[in-house]
Amino acid sequence: MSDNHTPYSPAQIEPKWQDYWRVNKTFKAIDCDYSRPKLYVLDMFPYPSGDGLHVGHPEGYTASDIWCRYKRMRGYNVLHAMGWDAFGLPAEQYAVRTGTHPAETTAKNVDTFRRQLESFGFSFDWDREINTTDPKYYKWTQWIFAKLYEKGLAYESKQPVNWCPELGTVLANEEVINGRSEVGNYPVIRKPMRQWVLKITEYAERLLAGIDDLDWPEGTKEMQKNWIGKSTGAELFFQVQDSEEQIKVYTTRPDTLFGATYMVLAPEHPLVDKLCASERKAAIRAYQEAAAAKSELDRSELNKDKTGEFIGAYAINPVNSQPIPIWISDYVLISYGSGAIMAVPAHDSRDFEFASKFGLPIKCILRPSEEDCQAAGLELADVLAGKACWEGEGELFDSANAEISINGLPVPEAKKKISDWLESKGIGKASVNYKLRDWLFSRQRYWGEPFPLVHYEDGSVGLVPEDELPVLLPELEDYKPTADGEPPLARAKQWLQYQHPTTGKRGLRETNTMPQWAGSCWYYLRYLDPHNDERGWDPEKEKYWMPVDLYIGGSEHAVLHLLYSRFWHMVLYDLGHVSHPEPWKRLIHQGMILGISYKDQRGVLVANDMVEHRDGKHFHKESGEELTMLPAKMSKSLKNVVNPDEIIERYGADAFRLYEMFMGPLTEVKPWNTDGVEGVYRFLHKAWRMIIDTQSGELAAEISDEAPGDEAERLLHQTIKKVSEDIESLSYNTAISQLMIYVNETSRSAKRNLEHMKTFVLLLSPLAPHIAEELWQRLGHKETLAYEPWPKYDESKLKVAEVEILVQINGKPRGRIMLPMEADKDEMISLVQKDEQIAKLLTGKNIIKSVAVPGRLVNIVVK
RNA sequence: GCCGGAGUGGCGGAAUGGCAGACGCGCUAGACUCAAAAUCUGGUAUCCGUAAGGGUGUGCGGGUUCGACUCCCGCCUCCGGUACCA
Repeated sequence: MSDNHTPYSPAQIEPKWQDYWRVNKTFKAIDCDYSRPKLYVLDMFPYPSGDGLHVGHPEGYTASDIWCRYKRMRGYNVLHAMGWDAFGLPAEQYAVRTGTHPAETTAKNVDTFRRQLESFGFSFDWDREINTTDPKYYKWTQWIFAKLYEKGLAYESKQPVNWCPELGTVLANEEVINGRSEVGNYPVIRKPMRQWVLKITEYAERLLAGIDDLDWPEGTKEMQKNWIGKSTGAELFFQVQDSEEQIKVYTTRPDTLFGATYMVLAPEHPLVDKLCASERKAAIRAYQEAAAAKSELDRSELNKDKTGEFIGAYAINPVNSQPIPIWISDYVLISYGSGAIMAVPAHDSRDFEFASKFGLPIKCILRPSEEDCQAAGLELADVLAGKACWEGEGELFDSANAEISINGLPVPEAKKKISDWLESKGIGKASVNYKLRDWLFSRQRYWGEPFPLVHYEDGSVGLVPEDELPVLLPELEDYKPTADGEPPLARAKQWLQYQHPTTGKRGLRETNTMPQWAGSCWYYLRYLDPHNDERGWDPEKEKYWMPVDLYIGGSEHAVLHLLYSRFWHMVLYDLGHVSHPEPWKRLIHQGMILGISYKDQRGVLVANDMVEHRDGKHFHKESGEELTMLPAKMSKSLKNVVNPDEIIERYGADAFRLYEMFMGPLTEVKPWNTDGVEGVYRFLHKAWRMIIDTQSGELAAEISDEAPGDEAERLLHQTIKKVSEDIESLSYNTAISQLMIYVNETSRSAKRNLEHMKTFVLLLSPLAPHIAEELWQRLGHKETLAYEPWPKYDESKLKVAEVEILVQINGKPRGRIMLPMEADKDEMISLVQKDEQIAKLLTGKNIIKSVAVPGRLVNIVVK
């Protein structure tokens, strides 16, 4: 037989089974099959970069694949598909440099990714493959945008935005890190530009409330909560002295109102010009201009040293009618709250810093307890004298006027009482604020979804009619922004011109494009019905498959993608297009896979090609200095990137999958070590030899129908139990370890039961599907094992008559004796005390207490 | 600073109140071989001891418990996120 490769040969059997699965559409998900429970397992789809897959991608994909294969054998109708998040900057930058159309680059990269993913044997339903850059896909991205627009959730705004000159585009706040672009690490400046913005803040409360019910990692839920950043407090009004104007402030500490000694407005606050005294105008103008010109980078660098200017006006503190000076400073942000604060330097560290620098009064009105003070390393006297800032709990004092007193109250009660009073006086009320800002949704790029919008000559803006979707990207010669800073689409002179089909109104198309997040916001819905040209997805299919039962992907998307997508989904839910308010029931993050790296004595990382290995030690090739090994993020510069293609070529996909799962718990960070692949590779060889005689290619001579012994039965049923439980809890590392134990034990035995071998192959199959299919076939089956029922274990087969019990005296192990399995606690204790060895150790001692744990141990406490 | 996660042999890790180090890598001794590879068998935390055996040991310091890697309190270190949000 030509394909009867006698030794284990992944290079032969893996392509064979990948072909089989493809040709037979083994993993086709059946829509609306109500005879079986459904299971929707989703992976975060990749951006198909020119570098191809790295070892991090297949980690999550392997984990979800094992889960899918296991669940199919458990009778589930599984939806598992793959696609491409293919709009993005690299293809566009490549286009700017070379003139190659991004679609061309993208298609090439997608082919590489598809080939690589297929080589892992993932059980995707490839008929559902999607691509966000396909007009048939982005037609519906545009459609969803239209729904948001119609619902009043999209608006234009001319605001200072994060402009990155190097990238030629604006970035969302989330894409700017310490004043530099997340992509490429280029400087970012603030520049006023016309933008499209989505009103995600309108959904802040519901997005926050929804988090509690999600089965997500606690840390991720916490991050989303912090990002939304809800705070409760009060807004109140300060009358400006000798003026009609009032200043609205937001505070979470209305209880400290009696300690407010000055006010600060953001430099951009609209009242600054109006209130500014004429002799202060020049200084204020200069400060405003400096603040406006500051890049994000400068602002964050200047964090430590506060700056500001007095505007020459005073406000009246409503509780004590004291005039307090009004300042401006960029430590107050125009975009949060009302852009103005009351400053309580005695009880807010930022205000304290500012007041100390500018010599403003610091008035303590809150007495902490001695203990709290000590715990914080402060002197109570300093706090009371305004020489130290106290932000914690305590008891209010000097906080009363003719109408109200909160003296003697602890902070929570004081907050409540003063808020009620402010409200009754009509000068304030309880209020809620969020850190979450509206979502800057446009980019000045070519390679993104065009907006289905037109700016008409009469100044109005409108959607194009739905039957004109998709609005296709025009062909361009040059992908750079225009000289006057317009996006690349402004170069498409013909495309730009628009005339409305019914009204005949003329206008110009929107030239911004959508950010990369747009396509990934709803891709899980398109998998449900990927070829539907009439609608984005069929409602019955949506009802059948949604919500996603398990979503696996990296924690780097904990806030952005996962929050934006929840927002869209909630809007679609409100509009009746989806049946659940939340898209993903359960979420898991795979841990990052690190590379091996080396550092010198100063801790500087050394690129791997500069390292020489001698006698198990590592030395710098040039300096000869001894280096220490450590795990570090894989990067081109450190030359420690592992290419999965090479691993598969050497060891096969099954070994690769097994190794990544065997490294440790799925969610932990783990260092890659190619030597470790040897171990699982040997295991696969050994499993092969357990079943196949490598001389003849027939089944191993040890295999027969003869009834298995009790030991063999127990081992098999233990293995079924352990592997089932571990796969169920995604603890693949320990499931593999149990399969290794099974093979080690069974290979030693001269008798192997045929049914046992079949069961073993089924247990192995989700983890290492190619070798399992091959062995299954050689064990006499014609069909794939993908839908074979998952093996069941028999509790009675696990029982043993006698079990070794540990005997402890005062908690120290002192002996082991065999006892009947079913002995109860009292029997165990008496049997143990009768044991000769133990009795000897107990002579002359007083037994105070004995503890027995059936099947485990007996502990005797003596004096 | 704040929030989250993690610290166990030479290395990856296992054990979530009951024999710490399963399983794997590496190392090591032996078998097979002319030899090597592959394979198989044994050993491999540490200290004392020839051995039998005993002591110590899960980042550090306390505590709860018959019993703690596991639970509680207080620290330290590393990793990830976030940062003037009033």
